[in-house]
Amino acid sequence: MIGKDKYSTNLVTTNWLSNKIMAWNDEENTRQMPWKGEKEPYFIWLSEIILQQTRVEQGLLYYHRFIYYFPNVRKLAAADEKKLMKLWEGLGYYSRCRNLHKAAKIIVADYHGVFPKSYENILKLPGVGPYTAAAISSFAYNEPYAVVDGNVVRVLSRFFGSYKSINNTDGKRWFGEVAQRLLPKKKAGVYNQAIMDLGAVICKPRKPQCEICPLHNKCVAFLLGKQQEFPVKNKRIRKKQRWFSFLILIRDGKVLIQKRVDNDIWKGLYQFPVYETSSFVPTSQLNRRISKDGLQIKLGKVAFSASQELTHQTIHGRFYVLLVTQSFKGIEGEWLTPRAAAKRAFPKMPAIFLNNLGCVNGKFDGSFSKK
DNA sequence: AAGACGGGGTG
DNA sequence: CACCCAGTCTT
Repeated sequence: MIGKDKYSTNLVTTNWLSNKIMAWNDEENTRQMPWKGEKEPYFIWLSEIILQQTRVEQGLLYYHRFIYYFPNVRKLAAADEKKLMKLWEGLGYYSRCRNLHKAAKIIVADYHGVFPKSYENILKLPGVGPYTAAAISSFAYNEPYAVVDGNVVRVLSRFFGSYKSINNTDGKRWFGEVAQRLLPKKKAGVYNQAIMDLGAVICKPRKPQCEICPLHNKCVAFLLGKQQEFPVKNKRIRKKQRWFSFLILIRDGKVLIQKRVDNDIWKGLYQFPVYETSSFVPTSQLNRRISKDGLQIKLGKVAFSASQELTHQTIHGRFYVLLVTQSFKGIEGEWLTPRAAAKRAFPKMPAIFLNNLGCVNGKFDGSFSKK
């Protein structure tokens, strides 16, 4: 069976697998989450967006925060974008937050504030892809759409011993079709939840608990002892290295910040004016570039260095602090007091710097000391 | 079809 | 350090 393109996910196997999963769910699945059994599509939607590529434990606090501040879609649509971003700060993948806001406005404008009912319309919302649309449709309305997330492809790839890659078009189509065929149509919501729970609790990426897995009698990977070979994912890309030199400009106790607007990392968040270079260059070289930009400032010592590991890149950061005079101008941005700056959302590294930037009587004084 | 997009946890 | 996480969007 292994290595071939065609698998007999015949009806017998289909019923066997879903029956086993449903029985396990009824008798042994103790996994609890606040949104489990939730029928209100708005809450389901929030939880699903927050949980995209995010561990349940990490998203939990944010979920509670969002339902507290935005108990319904109209509140969310009416939210101030800066406040929204601040609430999302630290969670990553910030396009999720921007799209959440966009979608909320669409629901208010096009659907009178009532969450759309059909899979097709749900799928049209920005930030909602096949997984999220299936999750909302099945959880809220018990519509027969199979969810295919990281848990599901792990369970299925191991069970069928499928070497189909989970990150190319062919593999995605294969897992999608198999998942859909396995779905008990009349119990879509409960089953979808259950197979994901199984993947999260039993069929884990490392150290799967095969001994207590309800599927082990027919699981190809388990029977062959090859659990670690699944799922197959092809070529991960090399990590990019980037070097950012941040300029912390203090004028009359206020710091200059800018919004990141390009289609790049941290879009929508705030930062300090930054020079990106292909490696860390001597301060003198940076000063020449600054001078070429027509700015009347000269950098001194680096106040703070840090790096941050992201999934696809490593950011090396340096922070320079400069006290400038009242007349300083030449860089676009907003001058903010410590209090105002704290209300904006920053990426992790600049946020750490900002949180340790000294201030006296509600004004930045240009000092820095890492607490 | 292939990259880009965050941050945290795990082995 | 590499991989993974209730994926989606852009190029």
